[in-house]
Amino acid sequence: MVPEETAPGHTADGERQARTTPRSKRGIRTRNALIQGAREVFERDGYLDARIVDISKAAGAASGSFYTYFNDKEEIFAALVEQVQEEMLHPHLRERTGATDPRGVIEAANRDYLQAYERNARLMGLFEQVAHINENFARLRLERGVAFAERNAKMIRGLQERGQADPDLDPLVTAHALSAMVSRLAYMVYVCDLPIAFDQLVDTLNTLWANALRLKPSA
Amino acid sequence: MVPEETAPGHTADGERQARTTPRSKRGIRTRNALIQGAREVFERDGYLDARIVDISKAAGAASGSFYTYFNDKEEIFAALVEQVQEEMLHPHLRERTGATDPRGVIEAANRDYLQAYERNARLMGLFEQVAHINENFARLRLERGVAFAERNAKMIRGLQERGQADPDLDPLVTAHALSAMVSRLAYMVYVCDLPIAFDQLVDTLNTLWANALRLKPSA
Amino acid sequence: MVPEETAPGHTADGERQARTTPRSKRGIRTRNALIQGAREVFERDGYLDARIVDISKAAGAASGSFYTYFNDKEEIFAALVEQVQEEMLHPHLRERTGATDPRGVIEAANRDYLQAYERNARLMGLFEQVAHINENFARLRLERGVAFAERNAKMIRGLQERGQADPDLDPLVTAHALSAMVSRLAYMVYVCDLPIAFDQLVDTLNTLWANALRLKPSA
Amino acid sequence: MVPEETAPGHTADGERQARTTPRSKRGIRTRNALIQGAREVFERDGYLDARIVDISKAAGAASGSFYTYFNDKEEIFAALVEQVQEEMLHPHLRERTGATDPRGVIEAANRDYLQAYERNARLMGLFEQVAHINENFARLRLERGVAFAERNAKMIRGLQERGQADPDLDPLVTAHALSAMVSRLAYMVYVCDLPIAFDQLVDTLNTLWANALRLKPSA
DNA sequence: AATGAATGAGTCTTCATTCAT
DNA sequence: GATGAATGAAGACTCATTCAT
Repeated sequence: MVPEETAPGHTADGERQARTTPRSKRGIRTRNALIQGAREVFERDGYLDARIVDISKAAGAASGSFYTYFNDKEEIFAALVEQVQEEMLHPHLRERTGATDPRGVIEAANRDYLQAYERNARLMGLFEQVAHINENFARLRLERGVAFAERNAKMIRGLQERGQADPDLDPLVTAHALSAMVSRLAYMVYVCDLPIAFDQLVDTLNTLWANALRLKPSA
Repeated sequence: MVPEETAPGHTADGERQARTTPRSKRGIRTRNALIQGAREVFERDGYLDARIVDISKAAGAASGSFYTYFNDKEEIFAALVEQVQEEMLHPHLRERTGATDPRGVIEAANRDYLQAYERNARLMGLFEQVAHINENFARLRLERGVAFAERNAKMIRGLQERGQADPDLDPLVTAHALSAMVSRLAYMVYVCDLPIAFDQLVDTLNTLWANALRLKPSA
Repeated sequence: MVPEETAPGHTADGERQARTTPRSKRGIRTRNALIQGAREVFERDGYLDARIVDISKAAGAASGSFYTYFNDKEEIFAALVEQVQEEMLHPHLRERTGATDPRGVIEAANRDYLQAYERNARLMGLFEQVAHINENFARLRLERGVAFAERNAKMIRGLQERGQADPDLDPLVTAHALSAMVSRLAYMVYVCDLPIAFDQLVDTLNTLWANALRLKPSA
Repeated sequence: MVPEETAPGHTADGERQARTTPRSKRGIRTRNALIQGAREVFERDGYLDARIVDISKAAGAASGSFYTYFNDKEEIFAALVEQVQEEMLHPHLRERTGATDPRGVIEAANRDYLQAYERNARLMGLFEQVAHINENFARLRLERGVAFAERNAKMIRGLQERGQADPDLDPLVTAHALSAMVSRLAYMVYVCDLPIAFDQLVDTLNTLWANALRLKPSA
């Protein structure tokens, strides 16, 4: 119901020689420390200005140690993305709202998305930035967006078939459009500091979704 | 009716010593050649990989000549933006569609915007990229987006007052949201090559706008 | 009686092709303007940071015009030195004090020197600086110092022969030493801002000269 | 008893980020090699023409290694100064001459100073040059000169109180003047090659000091 | 003579990556 | 595995000097 066109997360394609996957406890500790360090430095300095030395320093490691686990900045960024992905996926518990009517599901999804976005604003901004800098992450983000939109398109098509949504709309384009609307506004508000209050944001977006699809009012 | 949250274009505040404004014909020619060269190189290599030497070379000038007119990459980029701005503004002819009803105006605006976006896709992608790399251009883009949204918000408020649009919507948030939707989709389609046909794109977006605002059908 | 080991003043030895000596009035005007400009810029920015463009600009001339009259910075500096030399030489009138006894002559000379130094402090500092940067001016300054010391040595020798000065002193070394003392202190006070009042400075230096030579008290 | 207005040596105030202080033996070796290299290159080419690459090369290091320890030429020069300072301070042995009468102390001090100056002539010339090029070192040198003069002024005042020196002299100005005389002459002889023999130089300067202060003859 | 734009050699400086300890 | 020093390729930028107009 909500875009996730932001975060890429698997290692890119034509890797060079893979770096060590740590076997020892110590190795695992160092690798994790590096990823945490990367997160701090990336959030503080942005992707471009993040220097390997700084990441290592933030991790309490020597700059040389970086290369024990990663080939370059891109690779540790991918690892960070992967980690964040897991963090954000585990609490799938959001499904608690037993909402069954479309409107309720959409509203809950939007709310959850915006909350998560606000909580991780710096990180989301970072992902956005990197997608504009690095081909691989751009591609990845697009793929995610497409997968996500296809899921939503299916839902929209279902609503249309049941006469619950405007039949004139192209489901896939609509799915892309509405996702884009939400994610983009989230970006403007939580990354660029466009001053819009949370509730106003959620309410307006919910109404816009409902209107746009011409959803029937909740029972 | 349509977002323009893309192109920044004035020189920032605390600049260093301004470079020469050409006094001779030759100077003007060179400066323009540099801007054209910058455009080529930026579009080809992206902002980050564009080297001053390459821009100069593309302009048929020595690398030192660059500094006769610009202090750095950021500054020539600003000049490029400014130039493009003017180019895109002159054809004010869009006003031709004597459309008077809101629906018609919106549809024309969206179509024009998407056409212009497609025509200048590389440039729009470039502007988008730079806004994610450079603070100044990010700020500028936001300001433009806000100004644009405020104009649209006024229009929406007007419609609401005349009972022609959903009174539950916050006009400003709505304006931001719908603009974001259009511009973001344009980006995905024309910069990221998301495969959506032009007409399908326009039609869907138009319907979404109309639905979202709950516009009364055209007379 | 006083050191002048500061200001060099004729064009250096192995010149390149000599630049035009202006024939037209206009040419003379431009050349002078350039020298004045050089003076301003040199005094403001120091020798090293003085750029040809700035000198030309300060002269109200185009940077290319510089090369009509001078080959480089060194050459215009030499011209400036020459000019200043003339300025400082013309008012030879200082000889007014009909002082005839050695003590009186020395005291007047010291006073005159320090006054002139104070008046032209920036320039003196500049000359000093350049002598440490440019071989030619270093040599020139040394030659001047030697010539000056030789004159003074002759005077000292005269005093010794007449039993009016300590016969144990080597006249030439003494001349150098006492000149160095005065010029160096002038430099420290008027260029480096060592806080010593003029009268105190003159009086002490005069006494030191007199003592050092063991001059007989004035009649 | 003798000026030391030459060598500056501490890092200035608002420095940029300090560079690494070597932790490993190898690091210490490299840093020292760089300082030695700097010394060679500075003495050979002068401060202005010394290029970072040359210094690094002279140290047997890559040009990038320079920046591991120093931010720029000024900073390595400061380090060099500091090092020389220490070298020149250790032989505190000068105190050996059990000279107790003022005349003897002064004579020994002058002799020591001139000897040290001769031994380190190139370096002294270098320091002199840099003080005329770089504000920080100029200031530093002045401060040293003042401190030194104040010590000497105290001595002179003591002599005056005991009736052993001319009471008409201002002690501080006198201290500055006599120091200036010695250091300046040393410069002229050992840096500018003014041909004066060592003994003649020492003897004359000693006599001049004694005369200038009107010291009573040694017992 | 004057103009001011064009040129490009010469340095500085950064930082990803390697490697000896 | 960890360390941190060494490396050097890459690019930015300056400014003296030339030259077409």
